[in-house]
Amino acid sequence: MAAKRRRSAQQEHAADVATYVAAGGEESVQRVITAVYAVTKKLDQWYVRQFADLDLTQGEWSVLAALARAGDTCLTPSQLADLSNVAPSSMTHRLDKMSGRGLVQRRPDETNRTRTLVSLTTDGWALFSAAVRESNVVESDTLRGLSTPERHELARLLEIVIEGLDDVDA
Amino acid sequence: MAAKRRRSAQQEHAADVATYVAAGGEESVQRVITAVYAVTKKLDQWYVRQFADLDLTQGEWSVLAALARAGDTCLTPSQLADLSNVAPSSMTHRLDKMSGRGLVQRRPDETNRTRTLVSLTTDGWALFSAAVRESNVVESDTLRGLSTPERHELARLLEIVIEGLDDVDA
DNA sequence: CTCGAATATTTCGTATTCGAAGTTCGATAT
DNA sequence: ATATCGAACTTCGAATACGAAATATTCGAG
Repeated sequence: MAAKRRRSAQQEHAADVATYVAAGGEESVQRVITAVYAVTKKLDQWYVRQFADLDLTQGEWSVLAALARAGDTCLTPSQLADLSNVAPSSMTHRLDKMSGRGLVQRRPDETNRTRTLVSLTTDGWALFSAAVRESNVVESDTLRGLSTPERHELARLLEIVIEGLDDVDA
Repeated sequence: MAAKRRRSAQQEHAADVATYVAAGGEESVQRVITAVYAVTKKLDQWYVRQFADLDLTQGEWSVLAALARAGDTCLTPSQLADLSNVAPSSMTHRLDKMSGRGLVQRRPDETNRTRTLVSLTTDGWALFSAAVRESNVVESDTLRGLSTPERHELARLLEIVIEGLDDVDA
């Protein structure tokens, strides 16, 4: 690490891209994908530390965020598993813990009794809100090198990518 | 899911951002960060499926990629743990498996016998190369909505973010 | 109406991960 | 020289995750 500390993050990134290109990747693709992963990797590290203050793991956060984004709509354990990228069986235990802590509540779906509906409690909403405000600090710091127009341009380009995301596996 | 299928990924994304903003996040920040995570989440799903063909987990891939990016330089288990965002103790077992499979090799550092030096074998390099070429397919598909100039612009903006990444925790 | 297939969740055994303690080696101060 | 502190890796027990089988309910075909 100390040896690499002399090189700027830019140079490091450029060298990484070169490695992928040498292995058979396309330059214009690898430049973007490698950069995206460099950002999320750093963000993930910060989230772990930030959320530790709130006694929240990344897995629990993903459940909290999914339910918050769903708004009033309740979600099933299966949907939460999909949204969190984990196996359904893993979600069972995660929800056990979180409901035991009073963050979420489970209730049977009256119209289909094989289903269980999960929703945030008041405490769950409060924790979500606290987590958003905490993480916004590091996220904002992450983007401090970009002007407001640049942020909008970056968001615009990423949103184009998102738009085509669901069509790829088809 | 079926209910949400009518809404475009754009609208879905905009609603998610609105949720974070309502909880106390800044709009220009949340638009970018949420989009970045939407992209990596989808990519992660594809990686799992693609790498299954090569009998490779994401954890093993992160080791392979870290060693490949290091080039000729050997890395220690601690460095690999840092680069892979896992605990050192987890890396021990992971390297056991991978060296048993002939992908990496461990050898003692002559200058400091507390250290172990890890490097890719020929098979490890071959698997890395195969994985890059496989993943380049979906990565390329992911960016197909962007023109070449747009990809460069996206890369440029992300690289500005990367440049400031290491200064944040200070 | 009933049987069989499909869906949703949970249970269970195995594998992976983490954090803490243990072990070995290197560096520094006395 | 040696004693102590720190660094690097591993081992161990607990927690978490996964996949397959088990359970319960719904839906459709005959």
